[in-house]
Amino acid sequence: MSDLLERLRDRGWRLTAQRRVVAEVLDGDHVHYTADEVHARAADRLPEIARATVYNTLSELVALGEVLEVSTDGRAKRYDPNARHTHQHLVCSSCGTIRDVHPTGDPLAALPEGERYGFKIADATVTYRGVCPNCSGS
Amino acid sequence: MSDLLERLRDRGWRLTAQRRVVAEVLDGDHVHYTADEVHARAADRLPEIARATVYNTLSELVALGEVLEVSTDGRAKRYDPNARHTHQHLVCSSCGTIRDVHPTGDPLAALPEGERYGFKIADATVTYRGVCPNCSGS
DNA sequence: GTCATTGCAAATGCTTTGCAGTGCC
DNA sequence: GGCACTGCAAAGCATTTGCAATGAC
Repeated sequence: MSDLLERLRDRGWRLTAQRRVVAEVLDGDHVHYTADEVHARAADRLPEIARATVYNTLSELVALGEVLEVSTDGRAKRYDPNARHTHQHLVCSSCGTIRDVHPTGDPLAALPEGERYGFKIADATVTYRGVCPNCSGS
Repeated sequence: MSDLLERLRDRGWRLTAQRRVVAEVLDGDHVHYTADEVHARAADRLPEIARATVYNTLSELVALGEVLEVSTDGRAKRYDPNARHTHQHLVCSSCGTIRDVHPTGDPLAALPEGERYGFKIADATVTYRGVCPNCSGS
């Protein structure tokens, strides 16, 4: 069993077929699928899985901190299985694909004290936007 | 007439009452409203304005580069009237409010060549997330 | 007068919810 | 066997679109 499923079971999850499949889809590739893509891939292995179940499961994974929710445009959110290592995102403005990247330095350090307005700042995310080789080639 | 309206007229815009009102709402405060909030504030001055017109006008302003579209969560996009000066955002994870901030340094410089994967990178945005004084106080 | 722009309402895309039934622990 | 979890379908937001009427130029 994968580390992910093991951690989930340790937290008292009922290990149903649909949750296993959703976790496997995310755990497999290190890609950033939309909820719909996760559902499609899950349905390959478990045809009767409901879209709502995928949404529920994804939200739970996010709440547990196992998966990150990424919303780059105003369209569908994408889910990032790589929540355990901090990283940033490079997104294609044409097709929406997301790659993980690792910039140097800590973005939090770049925000002066005088610009924090009393916020309790928890984290900083950096999004690089550009056109991927696939889209710029055509 | 505001600078914004002037620029728009220079670009061949038909200056209708509804466009004027939308531009004024954005130009007035330096807040980041959702489309719906813009509509509500526009309707105060021009009750018959349609939601669709607000959406259309906002999209045009974005296309012209006069206004920035900001999508921090998966919910409604917010519109940033301060497109003319580069800045980053500090968002409250509780209420969604956005403040403009100005970190030091250029985030683009922090991304090593080896991590660009052939993308033609256009820009980088930094989002700081935390809890605002208003929300943490209660 | 022309044609861009508006208003309305219906359609769309993504996500959430209510509820009866199922099956994990 | 209890109750968390699922499936289905319907509801809910945010946004877009089609089309006839309007009004800025």
